[in-house]
Amino acid sequence: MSRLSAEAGSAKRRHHAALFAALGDETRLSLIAALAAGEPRSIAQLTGGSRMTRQAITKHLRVLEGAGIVHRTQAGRESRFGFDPAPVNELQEYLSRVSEQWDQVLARLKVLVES
Amino acid sequence: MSRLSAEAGSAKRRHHAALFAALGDETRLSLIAALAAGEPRSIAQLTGGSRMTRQAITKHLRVLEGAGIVHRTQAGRESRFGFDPAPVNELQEYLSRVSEQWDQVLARLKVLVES
DNA sequence: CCCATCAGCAACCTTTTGGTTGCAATTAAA
DNA sequence: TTTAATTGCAACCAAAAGGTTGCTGATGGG
Repeated sequence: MSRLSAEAGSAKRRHHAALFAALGDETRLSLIAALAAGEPRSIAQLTGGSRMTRQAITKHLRVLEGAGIVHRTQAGRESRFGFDPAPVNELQEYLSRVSEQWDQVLARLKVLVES
Repeated sequence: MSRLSAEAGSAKRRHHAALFAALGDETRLSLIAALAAGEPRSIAQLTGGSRMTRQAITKHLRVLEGAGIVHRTQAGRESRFGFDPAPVNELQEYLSRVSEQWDQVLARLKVLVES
């Protein structure tokens, strides 16, 4: 592999790691669940029903926004957050590639054992 | 939803968050890539080719082991780590459920617009 | 037996993360 | 025009994460 494509691979891995990290928090997963289940919601709405502060929720939303999992739209005095499925699909494909890679390893192993 | 199943849902979400967090590191993703591509490897082998210390790699491997993504087997003086696909598949299913949920939202939205 | 290799443990350090409180600004509503 | 609601920003804090160094203990090969 050339140096350039190695670096590209590294950048992609860094990107995926960042996306996974964004999903690596219980509160953020619940926010995603709330937003993926319907229309955009304001920060106040998303804070309701949580024991956490509005600012804590805001920070989590910013993390999700930074990962591209969520986008904000200003509506008057409130900012509404909506779900964005692209990164989730990307990670899903990534995980399925890892699984496939592993399946191939098992298949090769099986051939070796049978021969 | 009953209190019990709500707690079960929360426990599941905590579990998924922990799994995602385990994947939320570039070094660990590269370790996974290495282990999912072949047979179990020792810590020394996995450290080779990295700029990091053996102990750093060891810590990462422990995190992956704690998440069940990797298992260790002692072989003489060296401990070998092997890939375990179950958690990866679990996360893949989780992400696909989120996607499906979103698709249904879009479908409902489409019906509303067309009517 | 002696030595090199592989690894575990503990202490320590720095940066990041998750969360809070307090205050100011803007917008909507009465 | 007051007043209440929604948010942003900054400072601050404790805990966790990522990494290093130093030392010790096994284990395998010559």
